[in-house]
Amino acid sequence: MKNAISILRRYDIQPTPQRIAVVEYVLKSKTHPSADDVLSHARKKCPTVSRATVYNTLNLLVEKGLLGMQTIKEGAVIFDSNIKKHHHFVDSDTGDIYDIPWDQLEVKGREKLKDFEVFEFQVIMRGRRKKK
Amino acid sequence: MKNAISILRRYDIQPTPQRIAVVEYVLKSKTHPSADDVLSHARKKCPTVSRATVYNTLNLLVEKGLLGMQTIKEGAVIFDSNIKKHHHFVDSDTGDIYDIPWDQLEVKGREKLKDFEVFEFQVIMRGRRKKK
DNA sequence: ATATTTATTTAGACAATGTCAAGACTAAAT
DNA sequence: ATTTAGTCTTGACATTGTCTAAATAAATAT
Repeated sequence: MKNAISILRRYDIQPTPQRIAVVEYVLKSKTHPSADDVLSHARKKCPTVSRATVYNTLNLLVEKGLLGMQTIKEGAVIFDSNIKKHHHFVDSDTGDIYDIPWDQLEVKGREKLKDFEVFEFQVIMRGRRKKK
Repeated sequence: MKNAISILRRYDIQPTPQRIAVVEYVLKSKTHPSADDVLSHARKKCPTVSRATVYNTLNLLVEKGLLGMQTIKEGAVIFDSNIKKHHHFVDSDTGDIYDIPWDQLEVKGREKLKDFEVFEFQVIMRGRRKKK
C-alpha cells in the first residue's frame, strides 16, 4: 500500500492523524474488518480517535471509492480494501471471508432478466475452507 | 399457503396463537420482511405478541427449514418464505428484494476453487427494476 | 377434576451497531 | 488577533437481537 497521506490527498481528503490511522489499517487489511475492528486497531496508532470519526472516515472512503462495503454476515457491515470486482466465500465455521478473483467464476444468463437492469453482481459462497 | 396450524404440526411445533400469527404472515409474504416487519404484522392478528416470541419463532422456523434467512441488506436480517434455491436481486433505489429463479442463471467454475468446499452459493445482483 | 410438571410467553435488561447534534478544537486566512 | 471553515469528541439516541426471570398456558398424571 502506498503512503496513507498521499492516498488521502489524492482523493481530496485532508490527512488528519485520525484519518491516517483508519486508512493505514483498513486499506492494508485482508480480513474484511467491521467498523469496530477498525476502531480498535486505529486506536493503537491514535488512542484518542472516536467512534464517530471512524464511522465518518469509513463512510467517506466508501463514497470516494477507495473502499468497498459489504453486507455479507449478519450483525455488522464489513469493509473491503479490494475494490476490484470479485466474489466472496464465507467460512461457515469461522465466519472468515475470502475474496474470490473475478475471473474464477462465470455467471451466465443475466441478459435473460427482462425486468431488471443489473448494475453490479457477485457470487456469495458459503462452506468450509480446506486446510492447507 | 396451507393452513398455518397444520404446517406447524407437521414440523413438530406446538401451534400457539402467537406462532400462528407469525407463520401466517411470514410464510405468505413475498416482500422479504425483517423481524420487525413480522412483529408489527403479527400484532394485527395477535396484539399481545412480544418481540422475543417473534424472534424465537422466526429462529425456530429457520432451524426447522421452513423459512430462509438472508443477510443481503444492512441493518437487519430478512426472512424468505421461498426455501427453494434461488438468487436475489436488490433494487438500489427502493431496497426491495426480488427472488430470481435458480435456473435463470448459471454459475460456472466452482470446481476450480481448490481451497474451498462450497456448501451453498447464490448470485446477488443490485440495480434498478424496470417498471412494467 | 386437581395437582404437577412442562412448554411457552412476556417484560425488561442488556450489548452492539450505527447515526446525529452540540460544543470543542485546530489550522488557515484575513 | 479574529474570523472562518473544517474536523473531532462526547454523549444521546434509535434499532437490532439476545437473554433471564417471572408469569401464563398447556399437557400429563393422579
